Amino acid sequence: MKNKGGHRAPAKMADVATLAGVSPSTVSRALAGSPLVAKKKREEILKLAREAGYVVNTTARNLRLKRTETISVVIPLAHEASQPLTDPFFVEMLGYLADAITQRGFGVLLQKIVPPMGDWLPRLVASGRSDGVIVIGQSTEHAVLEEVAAYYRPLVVWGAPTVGQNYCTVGTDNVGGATKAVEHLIRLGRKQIVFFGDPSLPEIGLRYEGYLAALENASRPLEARHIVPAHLTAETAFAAMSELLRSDISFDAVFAASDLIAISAIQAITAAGKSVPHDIAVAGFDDIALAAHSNPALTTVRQDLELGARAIVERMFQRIAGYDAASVTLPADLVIRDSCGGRTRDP
Amino acid sequence: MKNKGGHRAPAKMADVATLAGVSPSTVSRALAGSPLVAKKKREEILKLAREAGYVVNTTARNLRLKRTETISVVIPLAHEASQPLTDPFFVEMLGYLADAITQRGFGVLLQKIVPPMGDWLPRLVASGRSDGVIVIGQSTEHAVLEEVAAYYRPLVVWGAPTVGQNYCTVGTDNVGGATKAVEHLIRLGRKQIVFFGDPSLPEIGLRYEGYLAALENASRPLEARHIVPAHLTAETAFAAMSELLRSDISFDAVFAASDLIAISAIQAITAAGKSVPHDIAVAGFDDIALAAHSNPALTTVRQDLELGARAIVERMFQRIAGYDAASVTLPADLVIRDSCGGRTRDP
DNA sequence: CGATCATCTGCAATCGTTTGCATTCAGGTC
DNA sequence: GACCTGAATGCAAACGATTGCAGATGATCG
Repeated sequence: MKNKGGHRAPAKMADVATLAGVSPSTVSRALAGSPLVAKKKREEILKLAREAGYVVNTTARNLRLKRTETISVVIPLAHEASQPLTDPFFVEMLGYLADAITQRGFGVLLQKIVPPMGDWLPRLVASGRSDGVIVIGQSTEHAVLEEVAAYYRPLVVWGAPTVGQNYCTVGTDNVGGATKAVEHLIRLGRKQIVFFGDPSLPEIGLRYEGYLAALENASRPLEARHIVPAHLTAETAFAAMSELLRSDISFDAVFAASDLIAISAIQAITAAGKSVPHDIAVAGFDDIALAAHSNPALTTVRQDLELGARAIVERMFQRIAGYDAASVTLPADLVIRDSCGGRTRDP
Repeated sequence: MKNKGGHRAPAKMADVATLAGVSPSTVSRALAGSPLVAKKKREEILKLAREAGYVVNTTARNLRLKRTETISVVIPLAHEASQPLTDPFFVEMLGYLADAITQRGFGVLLQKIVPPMGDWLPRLVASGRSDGVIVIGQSTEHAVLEEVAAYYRPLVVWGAPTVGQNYCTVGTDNVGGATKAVEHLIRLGRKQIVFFGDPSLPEIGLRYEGYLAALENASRPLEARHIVPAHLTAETAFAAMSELLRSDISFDAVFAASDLIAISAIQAITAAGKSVPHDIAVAGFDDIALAAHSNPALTTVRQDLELGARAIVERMFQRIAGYDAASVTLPADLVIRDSCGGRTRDP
């Protein structure tokens, strides 16, 4: 049943102008609070506009002003194309970003993409839909980011700084955080610690570095070993860990590159009839909301996403204003819960 | 350090036109794939445009076409103004919505607001920033929604249908779901079941109805009782449950109006030295991701958010196309885990 | 060869604002 | 009364695309 009626066209500025018996210019100035229009007349116009339910058309205004008061937030989905946006890390980060951005009166335009991006980022930038682009996680797209950053300044990326990189990143101290977690495992007497994650992704690579550093610094250096679940999804992680358990490789601890896969690892270990932390200790990275509620509660490295989001948005607005804003690395703290056993406080 | 340089202005259509030695009209038509421009010329223009990195300016195009290919998703925060967007329910729903919307090539404009909305919704509608508005949860804003829906059709709300309501809602069968959960508790032998939530919110009200119905239908009718945590936040729920435990009211089960407050209730009960489900059984509503991982795992009523999101978006696009789309209520299923004890299958 | 037609192309108006510049008008000064 | 000043207003040109209409071009046919 078609029903085109009932769509009442919103009032435009010219309507208000007619109503007030002035020109659109004057209405525009009155609305903007310009001192050029007499106080009495301004108030009259404002009243009329309010009564008419007039709201300026954002699209027209944006076109004229060449800005949008909108920030794009891009989430590259490392998962399958059809996979919904469920990764708790992204989703928590998104929440904090939305907060910080809307606080400044800007809108948030959500963009989900599945790598390889191809020319997607350049297109987004050129489309003029937003005044700036925030990318959550550099994924495998370092080259594209670098290329676009060369001419487009309002680009801020959550992730790891790499050598000779020119785009602005905000991220956690991945190597320091990982070192803390692995040192914690060593202190608890674990000898065969597996790194669980794909070090070819920039952030994970740094966590792997921290892992190696902790092993080397141990009073008696330990052997390193890592396994690579295909993607950072719960399913692939479960499968990879199950396979590891079936193999003849022996280990008494797992340092997982993210909480999501840490929790999957715990489930796989439990499903295989072993106990966490008694048989195998598991530590994660991120401290997503789930971590505190998993069973056993996950010992993990905390990334302060609220702080991170604020840092990102701060830099974004600096760059929009035309100033430079350098990359920054935020501290990472170990949060000790139950999944590694022996609750001792980390200094 | 100011740094205005480096912002290269994106190519506009006129540039491409000059490059190709034709008029902007022709470029526009070529890009749109109009049969009016000769095939050979079209391909030539497309090639030139690609080389020049040209992307049509969305703002200008939107102004001309009077549409935005963008949907606003509004999240009314019942919480404090400063509270970040953390509620897992919203966030999961948002993910699915973003999926369904981007799949249709539209953008998602995220809007967080804190009630009372005042004229916020009319303003959003009149601002022309989006072609439609999705509101997640009617919160306390029934009147505003009704008013706006009277003249603005592309408005779809996640929530409960109320009598004489004219706006389009998509929601779960709240009363049926609640009945199932409470019947489950009764079947397990619980006698004093507390309803935990604020029935003055439309959706919660229906869950309360379902709760009452189950009590009345019991072979020996049970006494009803509900408590109202100020808001649906984890903190207030924890406080409210702690207070209830300190009071002289005795109870052996809790039916919580959402998983979030159910989990807080469990924590409060555990903190008070009682055991779930042994001393007190707890059932929730929503089946957020956390529910499966809480300790003990939460028995809850599942809302299929993916299905819900798809239903919302479907209706949205129907309404944008000028057709009517009626409200719908989706089925709710009980998911039995550990927080109520006695794992028996629900029919 | 001129008329007719199909096919392609460009002109110019339009979407709803903002703003530089010109204009108007009131009031004051000599 | 002519002149100037300053404040308040309106005109018209942008912003960058789309599209109805008219015009140009070349082919076809009588």
